[in-house]
Amino acid sequence: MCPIQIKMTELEIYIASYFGIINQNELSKIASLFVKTDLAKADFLLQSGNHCDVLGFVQSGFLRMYSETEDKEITQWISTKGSFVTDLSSFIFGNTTKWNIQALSNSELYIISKLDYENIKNVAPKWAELEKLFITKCFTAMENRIFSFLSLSAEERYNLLYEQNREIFNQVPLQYLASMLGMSAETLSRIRKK
Amino acid sequence: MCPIQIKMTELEIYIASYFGIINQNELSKIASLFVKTDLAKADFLLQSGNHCDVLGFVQSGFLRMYSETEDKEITQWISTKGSFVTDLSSFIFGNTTKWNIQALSNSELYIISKLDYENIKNVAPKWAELEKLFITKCFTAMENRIFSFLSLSAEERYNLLYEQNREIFNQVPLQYLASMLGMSAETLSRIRKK
DNA sequence: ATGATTTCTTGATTTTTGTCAAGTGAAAAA
DNA sequence: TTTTTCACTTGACAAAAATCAAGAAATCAT
Repeated sequence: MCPIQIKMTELEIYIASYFGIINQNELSKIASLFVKTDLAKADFLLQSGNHCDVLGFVQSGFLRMYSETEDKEITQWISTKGSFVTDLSSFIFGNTTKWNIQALSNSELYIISKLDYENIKNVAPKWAELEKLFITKCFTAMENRIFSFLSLSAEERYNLLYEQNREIFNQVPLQYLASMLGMSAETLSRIRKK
Repeated sequence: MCPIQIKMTELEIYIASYFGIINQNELSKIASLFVKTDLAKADFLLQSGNHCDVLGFVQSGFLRMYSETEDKEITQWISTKGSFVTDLSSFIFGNTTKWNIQALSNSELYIISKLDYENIKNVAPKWAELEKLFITKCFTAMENRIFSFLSLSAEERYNLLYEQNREIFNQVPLQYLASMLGMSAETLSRIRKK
């Protein structure tokens, strides 16, 4: 039991858990660079063709990252409470994006502009190292996801996502989850029936 | 036309192209931390259950990164001349790996130990930033690969890989390419016949 | 509440891909 | 060279998943 109670905002808690140990002072400074932003259902955080100049943290709600191809719309990911959301490539390299990021429900975000983001390293000396670990985690998540496409059937991928991310199955249209899993909406519906 | 001829080793050229602009002095120092290593066909750079404590640069040859599951062997990637090879997650976080990295042919590598790697930031002040860009590029490559699984048929994925990586189709057993593309060897054979 | 829209399910069918098995050809080892 | 192993192809069939179409259920807007 810790005799000194340290009060952290949810954002601070998540930054700490994502990026590893940071002292409370730096943590507060970093968190203060984020700005509370509300998105209404169907609002866009990012639209294709633009540059992604924000990093968002999801306090509540669901956001869908998707891209439109000639014949269909591809959902890459659904971001949920407690996760960061951005187009990392566009955010870091400043290139235009093919992704749209749209709120599926009214959502509360904390966002930081690219400009303020680049200031973090000035308030937290260890930032460069933590950032590297963070991006490496993102890489590993992608690598594992590729492994799931190489090694698992549609049904097994469904089960894995369901284990890891149960909350989205109630609150997100299944057609989007199907796309994200690389299967048709009908196939997902049939798998789910079991 | 540049009047002063700067002689760079192939390794230096690739480091520069991967990591961006570095001055020649730093570049030489970084390159000198790599050690030339020859692998015979079937030698392992990494075996599952171990920690990946090296980053390799492929000067020549082919290396296969794969993992064994209960029922089958999954090839994640084939590394070719001019690319880096490691298990990034294990290399950065020090966790044990599920991957094997094995030479498919006699191969020449330049490798750097984790210890020496961590020294790079001392010889090149800008390293932290370059490393971040490098890892972000790796992330983006994975993200694009996921997109290919979500949006393309087996035949389209084959065509894409063939465009981007033609040399491996002559020199690597097709069964491995099939696995890497998420299809059976027979399906790849049939697609290729066309 | 009512109607309109969106989402989901289900069945019938087609397409794609996987599996199994046999056979051919090429490469490596003896 | 001969043998053995490995890689690749091919056909027949099975399984998985996609597509199309219709209808049911849920949600949204008025």
